[in-house]
Amino acid sequence: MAMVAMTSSEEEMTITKGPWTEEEDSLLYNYITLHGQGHWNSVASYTGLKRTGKSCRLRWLNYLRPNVRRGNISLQEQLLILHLHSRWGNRWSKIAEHLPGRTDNEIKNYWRTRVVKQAKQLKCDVNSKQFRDTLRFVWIPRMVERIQAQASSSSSSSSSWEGEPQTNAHSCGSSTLHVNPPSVSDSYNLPGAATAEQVNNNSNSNSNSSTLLTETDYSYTDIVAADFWTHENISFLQQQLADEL
DNA sequence: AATCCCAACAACCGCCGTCAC
DNA sequence: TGTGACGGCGGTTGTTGGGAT
Repeated sequence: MAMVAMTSSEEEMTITKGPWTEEEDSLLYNYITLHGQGHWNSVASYTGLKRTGKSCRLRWLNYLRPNVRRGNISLQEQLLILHLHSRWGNRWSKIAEHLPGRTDNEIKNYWRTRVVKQAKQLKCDVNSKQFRDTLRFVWIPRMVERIQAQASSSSSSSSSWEGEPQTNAHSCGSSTLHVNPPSVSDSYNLPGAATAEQVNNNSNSNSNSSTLLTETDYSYTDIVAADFWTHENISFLQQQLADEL
């Protein structure tokens, strides 16, 4: 924790930076419990906290607020993040609205540490068509499969991923493969989360953006022809999906 | 055991929109 | 209408813990 002296001539108050202590958390929590959210700049003067209003707000929203979910992001949540990001881009707060208990900060961190990392390892830009296609045609269908497998039965652990033809460079290159990814609403049932239909209704401002999960028939022909689909990249994706997703 | 590296997460910073005056 | 305060958002950076060497 660092103390930063303000240059204000009126008050020689110092601003605390860095990680919050339990005592600070307690002060903030008790204040908001009594007075409610808002008026963040007055929190410091009421509580004696040497934090900025912004810092108090962030601490409350990302940590102290009730019902904040912490821990691993489930497959369903990952799928929803991928889907919503395809619609809205880096509008983390909007995406977070559809993941109850998750904060925009957490979703943003997830995207940067997982998804952007994958893009870097594949040596392509996270916003490139190639990478979007990767998400669209490989990651999401695979995640849907796994979610369905989880939901249907724990005993039926048959995964069609291993040796699946569409991820094999040799078979991909010579034939057209079609997959029919289920809709979002078919593939998961996240309590409190928006269905695909709700998402569509809420995203009328982005009607021309890509709609990952509403297409009914995907062809791999064009994709496998792209230079991006090197044997190394396909193998890498295969491994990543098998190991992590 | 020491150190290095990296992933994950927490927190800060700067910009922008809104609203009251 | 201009302006300043405030809150929200997204980008970025700092910290930390765990695994690898």
